[in-house]
Amino acid sequence: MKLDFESPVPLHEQLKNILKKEILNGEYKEKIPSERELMEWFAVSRSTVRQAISALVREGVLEKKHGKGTFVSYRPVEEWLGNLSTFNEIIKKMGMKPSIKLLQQGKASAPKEVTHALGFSESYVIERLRYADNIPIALEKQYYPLEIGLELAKFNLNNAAIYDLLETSLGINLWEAEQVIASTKPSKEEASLLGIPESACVLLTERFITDPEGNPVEYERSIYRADMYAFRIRLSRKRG
Amino acid sequence: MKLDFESPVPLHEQLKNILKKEILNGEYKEKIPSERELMEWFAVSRSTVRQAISALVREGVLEKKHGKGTFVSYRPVEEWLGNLSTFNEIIKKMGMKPSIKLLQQGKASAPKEVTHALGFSESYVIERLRYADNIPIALEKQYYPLEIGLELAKFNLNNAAIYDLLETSLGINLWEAEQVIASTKPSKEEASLLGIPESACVLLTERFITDPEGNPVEYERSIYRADMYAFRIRLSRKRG
DNA sequence: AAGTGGTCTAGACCACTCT
DNA sequence: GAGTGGTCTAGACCACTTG
Repeated sequence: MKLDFESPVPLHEQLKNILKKEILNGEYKEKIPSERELMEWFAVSRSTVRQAISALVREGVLEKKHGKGTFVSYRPVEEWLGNLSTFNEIIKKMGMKPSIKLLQQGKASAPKEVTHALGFSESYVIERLRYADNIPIALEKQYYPLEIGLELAKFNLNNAAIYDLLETSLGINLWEAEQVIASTKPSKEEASLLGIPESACVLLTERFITDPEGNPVEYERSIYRADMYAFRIRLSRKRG
Repeated sequence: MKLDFESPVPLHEQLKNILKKEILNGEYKEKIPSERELMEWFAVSRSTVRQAISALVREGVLEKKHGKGTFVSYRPVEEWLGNLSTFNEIIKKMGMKPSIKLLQQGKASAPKEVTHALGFSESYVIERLRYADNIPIALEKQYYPLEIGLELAKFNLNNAAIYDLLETSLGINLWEAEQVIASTKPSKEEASLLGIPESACVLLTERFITDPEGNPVEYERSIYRADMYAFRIRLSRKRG
């Protein structure tokens, strides 16, 4: 890839896009070339290189380490989901021990709404129960496009962090998600799995995750015991 | 204010802090001096000025307008609360018309938990009911430190955007918030105000907002009809 | 000591906005 | 045309990490 010095697109932006593509293609596994190397290769000044890299750092694609170099960021998803605390964090904050149990996994047809929104009809389902100190708290049901699901199936999902698997083992980059938090009453099965009466309130979440190209990666629908769980969100005016 | 050229703190960071303080003190109401002016005043290069300004743009304090200048950002809070969509947005997205009614306002003692967490015992309460197409959806109860509340009281709160008032009229900068979303059952009063049975589920949110110095600005506790409302959150790996 | 990113300078030209 | 931010260059020195 080369830069087009005649293009109206700024050089730092062209360079940023080239680097991003190369990174997503896995051309750099850990460390990317130094600023001075990139400077020579692309025949631009160091500021231009630094401007491109800074943008990718802000996007969470790269991380800089002073004196060592610039590295592809494999920050676990938990962190960039960021503002919204994860189940494990919340449970630990309450002073309890989180654990997980696989209920079922396999090919299955997804709910109609999902099929439409995601554009895949055949899907792979993983259903897990999450505990805090051995009390069932949440019922997670995750749908994946079949090809992704079959890859996931090669691993032991009983205790695995699926997002880590997706990113590090399958090379799938999670990028954006839209999550809905609502409240409802559980179905009979859900109530019995969670050990609560059917008349109780539960928190319901739905989430779509897409990769950088906008392809669907996951649809999740989960139920949480409302008497023992709440979502925490950190809102900030700060962006950096 | 001057820069300390001997200090180990980078010049761009010193400059950033000086500008931020001046902005929060209201020394610049709209436009800040141009990059070339700042360059002369502080006797630094333009890149250093630009680095300081860029940081403040990322933090949401400043906005640049090509060919015009750099301006203090008065973006409404709705935008930086950002990932979490606001009531009005969600209602409009559903194709309904949001409205609001003031139920009560005045001095009141805040709940014990609040008193402790915020460190103010006397507080000012504002309670409002939010509608979608004239159907009551949410019950908002907001607590302010007394001095802020008495200032707010000078305005007509029946339809006002309180966060706009705080920022533009009272000069209070909202900075960070921690929000909790849970599910519960409504009290008798809450149920009747929302026109739902006591056995129904409602969404409960609690939120603390602080200013840049960490002082408490607001505590809010709200109830939402679960059958007609859900929270939407946009999660993204992108940071810029 | 060599290599990396972090900071900073001085100066140039471009694109946009306003008058 | 004058002023603004946007882009870009070439070169310098510093601070940190590693052999």
